[in-house]
Amino acid sequence: MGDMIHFPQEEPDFQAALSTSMVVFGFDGVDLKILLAKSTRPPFEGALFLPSRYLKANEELLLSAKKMFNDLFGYDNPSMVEQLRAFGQVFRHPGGRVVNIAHYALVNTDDFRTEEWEHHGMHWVPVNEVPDLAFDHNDIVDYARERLKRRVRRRPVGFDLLPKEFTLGQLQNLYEKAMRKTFDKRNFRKKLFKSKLLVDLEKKSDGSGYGQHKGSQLFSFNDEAYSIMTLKGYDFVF
Amino acid sequence: MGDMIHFPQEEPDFQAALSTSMVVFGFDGVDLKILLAKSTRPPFEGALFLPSRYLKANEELLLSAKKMFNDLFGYDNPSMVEQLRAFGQVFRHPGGRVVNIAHYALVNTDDFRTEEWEHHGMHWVPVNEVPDLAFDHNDIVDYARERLKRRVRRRPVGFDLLPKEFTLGQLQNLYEKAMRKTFDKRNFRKKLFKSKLLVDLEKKSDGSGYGQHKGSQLFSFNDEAYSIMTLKGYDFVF
DNA sequence: TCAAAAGTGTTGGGGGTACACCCATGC
DNA sequence: GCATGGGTGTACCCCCAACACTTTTGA
Repeated sequence: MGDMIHFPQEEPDFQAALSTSMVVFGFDGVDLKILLAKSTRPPFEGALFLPSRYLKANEELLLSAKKMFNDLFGYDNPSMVEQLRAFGQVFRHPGGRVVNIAHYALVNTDDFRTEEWEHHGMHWVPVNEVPDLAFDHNDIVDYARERLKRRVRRRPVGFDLLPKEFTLGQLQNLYEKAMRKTFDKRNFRKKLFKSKLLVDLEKKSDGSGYGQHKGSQLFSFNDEAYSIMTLKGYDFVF
Repeated sequence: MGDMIHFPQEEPDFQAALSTSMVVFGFDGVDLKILLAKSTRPPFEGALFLPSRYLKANEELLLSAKKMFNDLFGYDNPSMVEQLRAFGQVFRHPGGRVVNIAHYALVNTDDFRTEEWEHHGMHWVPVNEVPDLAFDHNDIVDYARERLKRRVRRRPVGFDLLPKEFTLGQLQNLYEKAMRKTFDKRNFRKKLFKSKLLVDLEKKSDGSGYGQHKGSQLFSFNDEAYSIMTLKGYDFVF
């Protein structure tokens, strides 16, 4: 009652801990997946959860998430790590209050340092097959999927997810998985071509890329158009 | 390096404090405003900032924000208090780390308990005239305005902001202020009428409501259509 | 030979956008 | 009478949505 107006004078309660979890969306050419960790030691052996860490009291929120991204993937991805929001309701740690500042990122699954992390139980799981996770991490995943859906609608997203050279089948497949609906092939192509986002590489896939049909046309993104549309946004209405 | 995969075993650092600030958008019939507090005592005398409070270690994030809303307005508004995100970069408290979980809310300015709060320096300021604020509160306001813009685009928002009976001029004015662009009067009306959101009250304003032109038609919202569109969303494309 | 994906055009309808004038009110 | 806002209809054009068949490849 009236507490808040004393804000600058009032004393904060320095007893909470901060953690950050990351929903890493990865595309392998066919499926949209997220990265999960599995605890391999007691007392939480077998528990699945999002890649997470506790923050030191002096760590920046976003920088900490980007550092975690770099640990996992070995490179920086300045644009595609974003905060989702704070989750503080469900997780109760016996030692006290923990608030989780969740983030998400988009990658191509090939970029994951599999060999370095797999013995820690890190692995990809298709977004439609995410099992029960520890803490409130299922809520975080759900929230991230909604955010991704909205993002796909307003900005191009393929650049970080697809291989450098991709087919229209892969692109449509990615959009359908992210937006959880199907599109008419002809209308999808028409819209993409009109957007000037795609560069026709004038060669055909040899079928070696996962999810690529041999003989289908290869494309890459027009960096300039992609940047502009990332900044200005657009409407991908279907 | 590899910290995050020990998450369940690792020890949290219980040294951070949590605060919550609220961007309260209010409409008075003409202007879209936000509520600011002014510190009236040293050592921060004169500093302007968002209504804020520190959280106790056992308080829920959203409930705490809703409680603050109730303190300010004297009623509960379950649907229109939402979390924005966590802000942790700028504010440095001498006592340690503080992370601010910001929220926003929509109200009609008439609902504000002015008499109870004005001697604490609480007052409305038009969104276009927000001065420099303490801490990183300007960042929070900017973020909230972007969120409001997106929300107006996808869901009806007038219900919480407008008086029970309002004119189309007021409604259009509100949408223009929130979305920071102007609309063609005839097209705006056509779109709203088509949406079935409006109920023609079949009476005209006597000009006593602030921002109401005498003689213009009064409307209210169709509760049912409003609820459905709040749940399902739509596209307000202009 | 069979299944799966690639590739390709047209049509109709709905809706976004642009645009101008008269009336009512208050000062 | 002058300024401000209220109220009203039409025409164009773009783009979304629906729709089917042939070809290539691999199993």
